[in-house]
Amino acid sequence: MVRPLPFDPIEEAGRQWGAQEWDEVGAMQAATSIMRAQQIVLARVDEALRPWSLTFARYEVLVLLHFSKEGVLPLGKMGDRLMLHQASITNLVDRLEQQGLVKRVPHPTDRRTTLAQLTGEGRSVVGDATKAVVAAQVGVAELSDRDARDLHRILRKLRAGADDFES
Amino acid sequence: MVRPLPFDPIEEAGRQWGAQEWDEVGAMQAATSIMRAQQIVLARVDEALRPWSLTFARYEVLVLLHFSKEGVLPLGKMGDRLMLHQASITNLVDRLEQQGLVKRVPHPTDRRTTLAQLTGEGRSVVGDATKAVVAAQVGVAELSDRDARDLHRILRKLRAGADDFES
DNA sequence: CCAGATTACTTTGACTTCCAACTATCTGTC
DNA sequence: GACAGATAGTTGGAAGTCAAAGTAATCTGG
Repeated sequence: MVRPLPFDPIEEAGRQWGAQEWDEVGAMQAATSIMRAQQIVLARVDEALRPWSLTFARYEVLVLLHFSKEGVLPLGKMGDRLMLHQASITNLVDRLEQQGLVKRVPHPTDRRTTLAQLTGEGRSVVGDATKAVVAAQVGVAELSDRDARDLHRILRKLRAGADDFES
Repeated sequence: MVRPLPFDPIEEAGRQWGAQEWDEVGAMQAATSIMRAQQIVLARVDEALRPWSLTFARYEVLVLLHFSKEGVLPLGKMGDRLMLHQASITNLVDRLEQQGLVKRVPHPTDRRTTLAQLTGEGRSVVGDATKAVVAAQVGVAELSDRDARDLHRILRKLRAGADDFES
C-alpha cells in the first residue's frame, strides 16, 4: 500500500510544528495519532472481512441488527447508534440488501419507517465474520488489555465532550 | 448532524458483545473508540478550516509543504508522509491547484517526478488556517496534556506494529 | 379537523479514499 | 548500450460520507 518511513512521521511533525512556534504540539500529535490509528484499524478489519465482501461499515450494521432481539431495527435508529448520516445508512442497507444479508420490511404501524431485517444468511455471516474480526483482534493487536482500557477511558472524554451521548 | 444517544454506545456494545460470548471485548471497545474519535476530530478540524474551503487532508498537504525548506516536495514523498495512496495525493494536489494554493512544477532532473510547490497565497493560508486549527485545539479540546501524551504513547505502539515507520 | 411542523427515508451531487490498470521515465545488469 | 524491472504519476471505477432537497406519513395546536 504505502512505503514505510525511516522515522516516525508524528514525532517529526511535532518537531517541525514546534520549530514554527505553533502552539498545541501535544494536541496536534494526539489528533494526528488518532487519524493514523483509525486508518490502520480500518484497513485491518476490512482485510479480515474481505472473505465476506464486507466492509467495517457494513459489518457494524450487521452486528447492530444481530444485537437486537429480532434482528430488526428502523434505519434511523441505526444511524443514531453508528453516528452516521441518514443517507449513509440508506446506502449501506442498499448494499447489504444486494448481498442478501438484510432485507427491508415495512414498519407495522408507522408507514414512514423502514425496518432492516437480518436474513438467515445475514445472521450466519455475522457469526463467521465476527470470528475473523476477533482473530484479527479487531485491528489493535499491539495493545495490551491495559492499553486498550486506558485508550477507551481517554477517548471517552473526547466523545462525551462531542455530545456523542448523554453522560 | 446526528441526535445524541441516551447512553454511551460503546459501553452498550461492550455489554452486548460480551453477552454473545464473543472475545476481545476490550479490543473491540478500543477499536470502536478510535473510529468514533477520528470522526469527531475530523469534523471539528474540517469545521475550523471551512473559512478557507480546506479539509483536514488538504490542510495536511499544505503544512507538509510549509515544513519543507523551499515549499516544494515530490507528490510521492507526500503520499509516504501522509500515509495516503498515490491516487489520493493526485486528487488532493488537483484541488489545491484549483484553489491556487499549490502549483505543479516539473522535477529538474527526473522527468517522471512532479513537484508540488506552495504558492504565495498557499503559504499565507497555511499560517492563517493553522491559527484556526490551534484555536480549535486540533479537535481534542477535552484532553489534558497528560491525556494527549498517554494517547500518543499508546497509539505509537499500534502505528509501530503497522509498519507505519521504522522504529 | 385540518394546516403547518416534524419525522423518516431516499435521491442527487460533491468529495475522499482505495485499487487496478496504464503511460512515461529511469536504472541496473549483462 | 539494450532491455527487464522498478518507480512516478494519472485515470477510471467502486465504496462510503455528508449536505441539501424531495417525498411521504404522522403529529399537533388552534
